[in-house]
Amino acid sequence: MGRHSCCYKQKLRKGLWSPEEDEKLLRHITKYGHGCWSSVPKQAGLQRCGKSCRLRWINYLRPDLKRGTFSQEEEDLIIELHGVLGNRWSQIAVQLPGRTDNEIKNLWNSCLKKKLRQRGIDPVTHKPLSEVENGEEMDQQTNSRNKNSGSSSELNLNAENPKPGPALQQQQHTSVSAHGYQTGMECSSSTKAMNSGNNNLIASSTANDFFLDRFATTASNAQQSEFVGHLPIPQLNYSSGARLPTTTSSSNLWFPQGALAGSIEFSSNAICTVLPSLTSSFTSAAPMGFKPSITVPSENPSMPSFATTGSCYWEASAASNSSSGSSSRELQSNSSFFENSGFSWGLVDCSTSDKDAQIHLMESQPEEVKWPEYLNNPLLMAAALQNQTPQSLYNEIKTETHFLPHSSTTMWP
DNA sequence: AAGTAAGACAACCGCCCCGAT
DNA sequence: AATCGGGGCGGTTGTCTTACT
Repeated sequence: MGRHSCCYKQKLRKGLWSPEEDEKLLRHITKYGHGCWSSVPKQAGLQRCGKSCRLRWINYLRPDLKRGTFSQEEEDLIIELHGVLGNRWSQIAVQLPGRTDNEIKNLWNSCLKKKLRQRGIDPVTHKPLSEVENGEEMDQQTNSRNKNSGSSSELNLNAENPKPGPALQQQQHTSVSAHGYQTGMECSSSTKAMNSGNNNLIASSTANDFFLDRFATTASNAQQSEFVGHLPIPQLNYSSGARLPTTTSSSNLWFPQGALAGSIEFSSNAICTVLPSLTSSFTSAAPMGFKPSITVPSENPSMPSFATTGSCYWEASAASNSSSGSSSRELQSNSSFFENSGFSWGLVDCSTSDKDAQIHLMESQPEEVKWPEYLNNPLLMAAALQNQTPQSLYNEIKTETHFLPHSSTTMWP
């Protein structure tokens, strides 16, 4: 319990990461995967604890991260998800491809809470502030009465950290089926991420089910193709200037028929957000489950060039032997992940010796481009990883833009 | 221009869960 | 069954930037 064992080791760096450290970590994981995180810093030549490396990777270095400000749709989605899931940031992040739980959490704490309050909505309960204040007064009166009667030990579900979310609390008392959100794609193969620490969600009619059911229902109302290309979300009364009705009973959430008016367009990886169990495990629990496919077969040249799909593992091609050199190393999308013997993200043998670790250390490169520019520019990043110039990489992408049609069918039944 | 407050973002800490032994 | 280590999560703190006085 408590502090992670690796953190006891002395002389471990703390605080902000330097560009050099970022580069070391990025290069190491790109090339060898992370394996067990505790061994990463040693192998990568970093004076950090494994947890710190993991955090840095997940929150900052992962190639599938979406950078930049949150869109209005994303904010609305976060607000609604928070209403359902409470402070389960990791689960909220699953629904927002490219966003990290930390990012969402920060946004919530620094921005969205305030916005909701300005709109007269209590960010904790998602109820109108007036109602909450009245409720608090009632609670105080009740508590004082309970104190007097000596029965004040009840669990207060409206406490600062609502678990589960208010909507779920509501659900526990009202019939969800009244809204037609019957299950259809519940967490039958629930991921660890879904299950971990959230047994209350899995039991019976879960919050995930509740939320996902809504998506499933709206999706079933829509064309299947529409479902894949768009994530139908209910329109929310959280929109700017809007106020919630006087009660947050779920019947007051406004879902237009078909619920497609507020759909968010996602790129290919949005599928991960729609197919809950299997794919979400790739997006959240296994950050290595993403891979921008740079070089892919030519069956379908019309598909996006930098597709990140939940079904694809990154794999530095086993063919990237010394003869081809690092500059020609291809990053391939390969669905037959376990069948190949080459490097695989996340599956590095923890027993890798220190000698190997020495070998793993990458020779430094002259930095012609500032490191943050790499991080914010996929082309620069990919070029750095391939030891190519951004322009040459861009040309490669342009000319070799393809998509793996079988990858999706392999992983998504 | 300097100081300060607020906001945004990054990272750490402590705890929990789970699988291996 | 008990213990241990690794991974993950949520809360909190620290740091940097920006806006304001």
